[in-house]
Amino acid sequence: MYALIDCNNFYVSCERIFNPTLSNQAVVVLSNNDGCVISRSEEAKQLGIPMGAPFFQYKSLFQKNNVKIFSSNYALYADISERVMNILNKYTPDIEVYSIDESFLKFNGYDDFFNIEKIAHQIKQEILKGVGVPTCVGLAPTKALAKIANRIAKKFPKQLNGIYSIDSEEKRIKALKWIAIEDVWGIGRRLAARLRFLNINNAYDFTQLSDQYIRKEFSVVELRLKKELLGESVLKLEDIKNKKNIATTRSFEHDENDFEFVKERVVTFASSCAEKLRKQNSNANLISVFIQTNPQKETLQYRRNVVLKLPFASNSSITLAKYAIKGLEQIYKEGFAYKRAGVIVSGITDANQKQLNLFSDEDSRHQELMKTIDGLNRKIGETKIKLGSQDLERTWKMRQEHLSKNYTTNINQLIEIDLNLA
DNA sequence: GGACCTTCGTCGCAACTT
DNA sequence: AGTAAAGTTGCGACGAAG
Repeated sequence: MYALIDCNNFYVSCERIFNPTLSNQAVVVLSNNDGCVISRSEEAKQLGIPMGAPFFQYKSLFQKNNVKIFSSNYALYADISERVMNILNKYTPDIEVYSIDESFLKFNGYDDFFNIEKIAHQIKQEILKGVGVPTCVGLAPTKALAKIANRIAKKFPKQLNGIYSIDSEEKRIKALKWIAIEDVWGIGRRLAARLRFLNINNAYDFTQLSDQYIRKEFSVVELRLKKELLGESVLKLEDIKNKKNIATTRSFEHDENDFEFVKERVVTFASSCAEKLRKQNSNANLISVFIQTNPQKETLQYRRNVVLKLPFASNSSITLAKYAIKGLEQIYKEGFAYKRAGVIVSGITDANQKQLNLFSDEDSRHQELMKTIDGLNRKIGETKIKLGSQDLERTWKMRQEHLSKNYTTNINQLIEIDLNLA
């Protein structure tokens, strides 16, 4: 049996931990560059603020309703997430951390929903008391059904106390008929539109389609989904694996038509990818660079990406930066105003089993240098040691007008308690 | 030797997720 | 002035090899 534990509007809940006056208030957290809304408190949802709402379009609504606004503070959220996952780990080793705010747990051997609901309740309590984040739990025989159960738990907090089990045929059918097709895990915008056109409006309708039809008109993914929805578990827990791609991509604060600016960004992105590679002890064999103009604007559009094969597997910031620049030079065109760029590394291999290349290899001093740089940056707590071509003042330039403090990860920003309150 | 078929790896892209 | 970032997977096209 699977449990899906999901933190309620996670980023907002993280902000609320350190600022209790935010409870019962409409709160939103914005994406990088303060671009759009990526987390909303229940009260904010009630105001009709959709997920992904562009900040500038909703600014007046926020003002009118006194919505509390935060720039995203990923260091804080990652730290809180780790604390939540540590608690989950105490309950079972069979756990899949699915995203920053949700995990699948598998309870083997017993299908006693009554007991597992009690455990789920305990987990919820411990996370709420220990970390300060509210969660919801969905219980079901398959992962896809656990997703739906979780959604039901979230939707009816008063009646269900944040826990719902799909533990009988009646409840399974009822749940499938309840959930709209576009809200089913794995059904995105495109598929939903096609299915709606076929008058498939909920998960139950979907399960009435024949296997052959689904396989022919859609794909193996949808066939697997049908089985999951019928209660046959085909999706298993996945282990924590090293990433197969690593990306660092950002929008710029303004449109940019200066090659040197874009180049500096690309070097920084490449160096950040290298850092992530070193963290998981991997090398990359391929590096891809992309640039694009602002697709929201009606100016002349240009977007390109290029993939370069590295002569040897590497995780050196210097090497990756060098090839990133090479790639950028191939695709950069004068006369366009660029809004976004990124570096993605792939073809990832284990750093310990580096293949010797007969013709070219990296300067062996890179390894030591990177180790030193990582060590220093770790000590400082943020990336301060950079390559010569990077902009040292760059951290200033992302728009983050509503940033909260790093309460848990930076010693200088610990929360202060006023002892004179009483 | 050439035509044909199959298999396999790679690449670009689309679609999906949070 | 302004609309996120990061990741996985599947699939079709294509070319090399057998």
